[in-house]
Amino acid sequence: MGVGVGQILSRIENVLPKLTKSEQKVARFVLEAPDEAMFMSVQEMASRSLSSSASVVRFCRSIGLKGFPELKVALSADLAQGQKTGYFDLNKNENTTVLVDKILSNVIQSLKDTVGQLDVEMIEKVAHSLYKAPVIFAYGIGASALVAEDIAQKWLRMGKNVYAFHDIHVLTMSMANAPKGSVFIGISYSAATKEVLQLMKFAQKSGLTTVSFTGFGRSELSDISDFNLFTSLAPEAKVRSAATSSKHSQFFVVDVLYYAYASININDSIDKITRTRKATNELKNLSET
Amino acid sequence: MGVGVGQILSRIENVLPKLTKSEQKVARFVLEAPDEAMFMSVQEMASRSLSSSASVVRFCRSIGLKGFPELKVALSADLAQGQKTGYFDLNKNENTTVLVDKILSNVIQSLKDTVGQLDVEMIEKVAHSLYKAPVIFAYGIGASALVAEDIAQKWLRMGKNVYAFHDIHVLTMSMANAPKGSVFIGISYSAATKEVLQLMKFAQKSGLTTVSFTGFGRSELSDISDFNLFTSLAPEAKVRSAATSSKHSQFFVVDVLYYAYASININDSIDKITRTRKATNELKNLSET
DNA sequence: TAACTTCATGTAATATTATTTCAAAAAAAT
DNA sequence: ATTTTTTTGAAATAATATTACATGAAGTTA
Repeated sequence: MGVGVGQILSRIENVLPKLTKSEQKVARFVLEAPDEAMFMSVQEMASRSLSSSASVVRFCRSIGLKGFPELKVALSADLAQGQKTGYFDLNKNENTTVLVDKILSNVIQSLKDTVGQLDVEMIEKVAHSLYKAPVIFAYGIGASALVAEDIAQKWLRMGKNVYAFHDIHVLTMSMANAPKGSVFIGISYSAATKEVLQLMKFAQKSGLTTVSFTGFGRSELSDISDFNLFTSLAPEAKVRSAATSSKHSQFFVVDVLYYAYASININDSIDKITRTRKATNELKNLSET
Repeated sequence: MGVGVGQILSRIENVLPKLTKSEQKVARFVLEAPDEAMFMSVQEMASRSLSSSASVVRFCRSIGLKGFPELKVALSADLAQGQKTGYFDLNKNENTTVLVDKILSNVIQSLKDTVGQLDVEMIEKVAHSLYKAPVIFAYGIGASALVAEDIAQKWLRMGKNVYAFHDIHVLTMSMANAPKGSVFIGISYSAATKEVLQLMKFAQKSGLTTVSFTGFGRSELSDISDFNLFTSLAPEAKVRSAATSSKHSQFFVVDVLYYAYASININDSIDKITRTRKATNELKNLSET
């Protein structure tokens, strides 16, 4: 399907600083005249953007597409779609139907924003770290504890050793003895949770690979961790439902990470998941007899 | 607007009877799988539609396009404009960027479907039951346990007595002595989890108000409960990411329920949430000194 | 039904377009 | 200042789209 849900333009904007000089030329041209770009050939775009056809193709790869033709398709979808969702405030005495629409809109916008600035390479790197890790630890407090739990459930299903302890002391003890290559994932939407920061430092000291999972933007937590996963930052001041949308975004990133992980060795993954399912059914049958 | 940004699919339908036999083959193929067609080469489409590459090109001309590449662009625009999202299968060796878009699309579609068949009155009824309940119990297994936890966290924040025990025996004991008007929420996306059904029956027997929270469709669980909350049923067979999308839908319904609940007595709710926040901050400060 | 005409069709040749390779240039690192 | 790495575009190659054309089917006329 390509970039079906649009957002190619915002993705280009996001990766722009990471591109090479001549790729940036192409990027700027596309951002300026996507409607023209849509119908151009590689060579045409190369000359219009004062670069080369090779750079145009490289640009397409850099923004995560398979090739040039996909760029046209993606642009077309993006332009046709326009922007429809946005953040809405929830008012007093709201009609429930309106409420539902607003919450939906907020969640979708938050997800789209998260996708817009998702660092695909980072996802892949983290997925590989997890793949090699003998043990995985995930920790978060409050709503982030649910995310940690979700991580645990998902990777257990894949046959991994994952722990989402709530008890800091138990977690500390486990990490102190974790084998090399083990990973600690510290989850805090605000990036300001003291406990998570403490544990992150401890994990680092103990030689674990560390992953921070926070709302967008630099923070001490993201600075000191080896890898960073970000979710979009809802305009908190405006929307009281921030906690709600942010949770969806966090779960979404976990979903993505999970599938990225699974596709490292897809057949093995499918095997393991199938075995897990069978086990669940078996348990059911055993209790019935 | 330029070429192709119209309703290319309906144009194809319109001219279909006027096309030659082999052009019709192409047309039917495109109508059936526009999302696939979007990324094909001429030769691929020729073989898939059991025609020839020449016929494919002739077809493009016949529907008023300049050539084959324009068909892709037009289809992309059409699909993006129309049903923006849909359910997509995740394939092996998927490019991560494409993966992200597919997951996003699946989640959004699942949310939209859930909203589509959400019974607003039912939400309000359940919200009122919760409002009057002296104690609330939520129970689910696996991914549904996360939902139960989420419910607990949300209503604790509103000053309610909520329990999301994992231990069936503890839960049973608590419910046996629960005051009148207490509510039990049984969560099972499949509606087939034995434990949830058992507890639902027990809750009923103990005189609690019961709420089932399942995937759409009748089930024993939903039949015996006083109120039913449904989430959309993803086409499981097609999408391996079902568990993923369904979780989002479930959390979404909880969000809606939460805001519906809060708006029953909005000022009181805001007070309580504010107090909860202050408490969290205070704890932080206390540990810093 | 045979002979002719028209139109539809797929194959193969050709033209166009996308992609890769590679050597040179530029930028970083040492 | 020298080496290494990265970036770059020209040119070669691969892939893809388009066209030309021969063949055969369907229709028409005698």
